[in-house]
Amino acid sequence: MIFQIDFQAGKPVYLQLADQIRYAAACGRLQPGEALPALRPLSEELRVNRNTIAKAYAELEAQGIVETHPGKGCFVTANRSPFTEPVRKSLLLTEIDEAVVMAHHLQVDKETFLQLVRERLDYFETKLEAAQNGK
Amino acid sequence: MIFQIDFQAGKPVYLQLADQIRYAAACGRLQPGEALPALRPLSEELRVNRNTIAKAYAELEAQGIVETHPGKGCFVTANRSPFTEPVRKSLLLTEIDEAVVMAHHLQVDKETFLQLVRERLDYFETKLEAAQNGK
Amino acid sequence: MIFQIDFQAGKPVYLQLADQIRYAAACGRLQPGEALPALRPLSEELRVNRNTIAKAYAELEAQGIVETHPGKGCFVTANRSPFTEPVRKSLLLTEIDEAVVMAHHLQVDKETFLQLVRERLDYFETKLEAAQNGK
Amino acid sequence: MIFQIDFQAGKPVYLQLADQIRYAAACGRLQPGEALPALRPLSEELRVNRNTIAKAYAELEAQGIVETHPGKGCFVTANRSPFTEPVRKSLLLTEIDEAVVMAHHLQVDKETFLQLVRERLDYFETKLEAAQNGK
DNA sequence: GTGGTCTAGACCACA
DNA sequence: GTGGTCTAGACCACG
Repeated sequence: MIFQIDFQAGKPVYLQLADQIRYAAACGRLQPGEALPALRPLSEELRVNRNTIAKAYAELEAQGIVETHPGKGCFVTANRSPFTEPVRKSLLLTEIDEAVVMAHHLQVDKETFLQLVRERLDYFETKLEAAQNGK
Repeated sequence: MIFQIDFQAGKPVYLQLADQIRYAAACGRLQPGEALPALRPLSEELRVNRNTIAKAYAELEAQGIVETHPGKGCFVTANRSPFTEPVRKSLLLTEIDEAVVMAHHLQVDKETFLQLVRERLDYFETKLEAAQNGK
Repeated sequence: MIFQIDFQAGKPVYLQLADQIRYAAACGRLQPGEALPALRPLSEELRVNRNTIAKAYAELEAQGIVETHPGKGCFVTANRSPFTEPVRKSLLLTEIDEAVVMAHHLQVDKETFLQLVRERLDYFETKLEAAQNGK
Repeated sequence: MIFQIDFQAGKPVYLQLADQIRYAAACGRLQPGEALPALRPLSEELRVNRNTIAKAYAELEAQGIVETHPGKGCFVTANRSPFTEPVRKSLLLTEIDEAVVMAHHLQVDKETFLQLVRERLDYFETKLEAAQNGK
């Protein structure tokens, strides 16, 4: 899993994290029974207080999306309501549009923008492979 | 102009509003030189404090998207970003990363994602041209 | 009369002006019966809205320090309670101390500071003579 | 530390507080490295909202007089102004002008005024040295 | 009528 | 416990 926290966003960090996990669980990227990252390593990777991670997991547990087994970890429960295809596309389009709008106001042209997008796709791909090899 | 505020979203109201105005300016629905709604009437329409609207406008002014003239109002500027090259790139990367991470969580593959991005770029370009011709 | 408005001070402009006139009247710098500057020229000199000057004069009239005779002007009334010597000194020391404290934090040394003070004293003296010759 | 707020003064509370802290730092009553009172206790003592105290501290931080460390507190810095030469001169001139204008309104002549300024400079210098020796 | 500022209360991240 | 942020209400300057 890759997470991306925006400390300037105004949105509480614990909600940003919970949202990202919820999306991943809703579309099958996180399978039922799969373990979430442990508190300590994740808090170090994201440079966030452990309490904040715990708060995100607690939020998800309250919503029935994960179950915490003290001493073992936090696991995804059976997936009750996966996002439908149109919902997923709409979520993604919202994010893409925000980037495109920002590019317009920053006067970044189409080709430069597409090149930046490719770079970031490659960057996250590399990061993900490294994480999997390190397992 | 009509704006839509979601008070349950967790996202600050002033950012929701700023995003929508940025969006409208990027697709030509708000033309350069055009006046934004005055603080008081808009605050009544959206059932939000006047200062919250003012904060959204201030955010847009800091980004060079609008100019405010005390006693007169707040106007869309001709499009010129006040930021230096590295700052602009960093702002844009933040937006791109959010979209890329969302694609990852929704299990949208690289090529599909790039295709969506191209579609949205074209969509905005078309709307902008149409709005400018309709002037 | 010389007035000095600080637009950054947070203190309302009309109160800054009223205070300065009150101090001048309280210590005899403005004599009973003497006329205050007319609204229009003063508003131009201070780069302030005429309404703001009028509000300062109204404030002083409400306190019985001046009397307004419509069509003629605004005149200092009999001076009921001039500041005593210790009060005047204390008012002045407060202002001096604020300048000295600022000099310390800006790391401006004693001699440079004294030189600046002399320059400003000369500057205002010149300005005052010019105003009197222009009468 | 004890501070004295005048709610009738017209001067914003946060500026009154900032001025008093600046004064205390300039005369050595607050030493570099020393902690300012925490927001909550001070806001209760002064019967003022916590944000008002925070705004005073933010003002002092912008002037390089204190540093705030989230979660820990707000500390007096070693004295080093963050402003460029012209900005510092302009800030200082504003303060000097206020004192000079007050002297004029109170009919204090040039030489008396300069003598008062010298006295206050010496007074602060003495207090500061005494405080540093008492460390 | 316009926008700007000061003060306040509630909630969040963090040591 | 610490400081930071978002939202709100009241008052000010001004076209």
